[in-house]
Amino acid sequence: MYVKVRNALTAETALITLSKLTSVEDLRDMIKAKMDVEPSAQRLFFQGKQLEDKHTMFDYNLNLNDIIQLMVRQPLSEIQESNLLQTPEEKDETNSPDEIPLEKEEITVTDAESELYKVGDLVDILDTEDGDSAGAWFEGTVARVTKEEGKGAVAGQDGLTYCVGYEAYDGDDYKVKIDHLRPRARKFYKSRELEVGMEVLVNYNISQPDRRGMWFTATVDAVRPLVCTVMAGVELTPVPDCTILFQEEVMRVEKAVKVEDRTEKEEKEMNTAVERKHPEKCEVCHDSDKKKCKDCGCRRCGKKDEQDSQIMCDECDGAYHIKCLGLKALPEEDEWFCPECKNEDNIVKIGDKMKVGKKKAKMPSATGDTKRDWGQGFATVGRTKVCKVVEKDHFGPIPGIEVGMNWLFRVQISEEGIHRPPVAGIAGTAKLGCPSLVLSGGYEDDVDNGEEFYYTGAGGRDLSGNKRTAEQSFDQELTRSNGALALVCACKFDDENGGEAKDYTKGKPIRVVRGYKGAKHSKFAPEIGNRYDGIYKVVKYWPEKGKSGFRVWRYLIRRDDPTPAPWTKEGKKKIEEEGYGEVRYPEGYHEAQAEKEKEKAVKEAEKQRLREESKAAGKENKGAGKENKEKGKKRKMDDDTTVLEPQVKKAKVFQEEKAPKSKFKPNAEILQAMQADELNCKVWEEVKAKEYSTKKDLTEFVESQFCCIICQDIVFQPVTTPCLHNVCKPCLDRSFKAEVYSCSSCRGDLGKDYTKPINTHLKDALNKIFPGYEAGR
DNA sequence: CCTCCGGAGAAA
DNA sequence: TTTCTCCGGAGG
Repeated sequence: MYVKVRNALTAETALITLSKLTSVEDLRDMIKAKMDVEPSAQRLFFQGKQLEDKHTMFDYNLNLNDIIQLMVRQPLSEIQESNLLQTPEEKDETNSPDEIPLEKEEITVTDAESELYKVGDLVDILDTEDGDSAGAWFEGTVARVTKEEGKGAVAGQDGLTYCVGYEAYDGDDYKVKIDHLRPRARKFYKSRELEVGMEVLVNYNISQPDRRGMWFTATVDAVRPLVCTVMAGVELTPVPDCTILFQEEVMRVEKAVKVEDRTEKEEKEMNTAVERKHPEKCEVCHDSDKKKCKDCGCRRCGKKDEQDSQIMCDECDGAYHIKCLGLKALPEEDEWFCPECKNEDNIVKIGDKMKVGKKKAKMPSATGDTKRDWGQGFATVGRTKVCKVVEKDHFGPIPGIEVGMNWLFRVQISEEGIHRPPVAGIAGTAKLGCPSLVLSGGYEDDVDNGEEFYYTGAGGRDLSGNKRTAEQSFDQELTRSNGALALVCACKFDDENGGEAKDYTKGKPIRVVRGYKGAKHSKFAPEIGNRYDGIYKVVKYWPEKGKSGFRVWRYLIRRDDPTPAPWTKEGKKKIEEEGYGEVRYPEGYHEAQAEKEKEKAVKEAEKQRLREESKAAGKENKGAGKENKEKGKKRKMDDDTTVLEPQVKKAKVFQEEKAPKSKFKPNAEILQAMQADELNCKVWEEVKAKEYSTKKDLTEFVESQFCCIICQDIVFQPVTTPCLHNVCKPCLDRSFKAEVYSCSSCRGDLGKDYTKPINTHLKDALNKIFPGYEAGR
């Protein structure tokens, strides 16, 4: 399988092919090779956990397509230079062996005066500690201005040290040099005031750009939408292409004014605090001081008072009042673990997800059998998403899935909810019936005539040895999936003789998928991938001696779908016009293939080099013979690949030919619906102005334009605010419930009594554009 | 050609 | 909860 590693700072990503048994150490080496970051400088995070050596991907539940965040640790020398926020005592605490030996620091501190700042001034302080907030500006207040002399003294260009109360750290004082200080930002720009090239202060989240983050200096590259180059990281590296979510919360960067030059008005302005938003520390209580919260307050009573008598668990960071634990005094041990994290044997070291389930205990990594490996590619990967449009025993078409759509892999069909079993041909049970099936040409008794086909039941095969398929070797039964198919036929269930429907259209609808493997015997199967062909129904079913000589259950299944079939003239025309036909690849597939090709090429080059080396070493006769053999082998391998990957190769040709030709234009109905939504006319104009090659391109763009800022999904029951932003009504309701009466996009006040009218025109338009838009909720 | 197994979901 | 089934997909 492969995972993505993303450098949280530079946004650079690399695909890394590994298995679930790959160790964190090996992963670090791979990252070194791909991204050139020393293993010792790598800090790797996945789902909020730091990946630690001596564990495997399996331990952290890593799966295909998962993204690992990479943070780069600064080399020690650089840290020492830029690490100005730490007090000397703290430095001692964080000492690692190769840091400066503990010399007694002899500093004489005297009060001093600065031209630019005086005690009590509101300032912003640049955080240069390694981490997510590196490069961010935090609010603080100048507490003291000093001159330090002696070993270990901190002094900036002006020779002074500023002790600053740092609001993010409960007002504790930190020593700061003058170039890490700025007068406190106090003005929010109106959006029309923003211009390309301006230096501003923006709220941005480096590792999760779709969420609220810290405040960084940035240069405006584009307005509407606002895109900036954000200066982040310990070295203030410019990070380009940052789309700023909170466009109405852009602040002016203030210049320092000499204390003596300040007017009274200026002085007052400067030192009137303007509040700006930071990420919520607690998603449960939204940082409310009043509410009891067991997530950020005491785990037992939920109160946030008496912080001094709270202790924190060294594993989960949960806080507990000493009295709530029934203790009289602080525990004496250095490490303390709360009752939830502690168990009889040991402490759970990495987090609760590490608790090994019974199933996992049997898995190879847990049993110590490191020879075996699982992730072996797409045959064996799990779903990365589950269809939420319909429930799993839904019968009939799936909203949003059009006849003629085609996916390369079975697992994708499963993800879309069309046909859930990853391998089996028949879905469903003898109790509920069969909602879908796949024609893959895996049974010799199948006959495909397009509009109707003869299908064979499952079973009658010896699958021992963990096989997925085999020769027929005993009689099939009309149970399980075979029963499921019999059940959806509009006739009596008879597991002796079968049955026939008087009117087959009365039977339950079966979604039918044709796979490329069927193309060997059927001209109705697609050349590549797996294509959704619409609704079919069972006409009759009966037992019969199959070609193998064993009894098989056979089914005559006939199409009953108003949409023309993909192989008909009209069907082809529709698919071509609406752009459904292109094969859909799993996310990241092409990148992964390219990676593999690269690796192959590297190996091949290595082989070549070895060959030449051995040649050069002499023994020309033998060498030549060997080479001939190699050549023969290689040719054969080439042949093999064409046999093994015909669908992929053809897919490439298909794409190259079709992609530039076809253009997708929204139909009149959709255009009319867009027109009707006058409130959003600007957005719709933009939608209409763009060019699309397929309908999917259009839907993707529309989705991005009507994304709810709160839930990050396409707006549901959309409300278009007076400030022309779109949010889901349920999301806005929640916001109002939390007594936030402003627009979530621009923070403009909506008023407590805002009625939140649903924009039915927008709803209509989205319904027309996304067939499953409302049905899916 | 061969082997080798994950994963989903139902059945046991 | 565990076991069994199953018209996949890769690597060799």
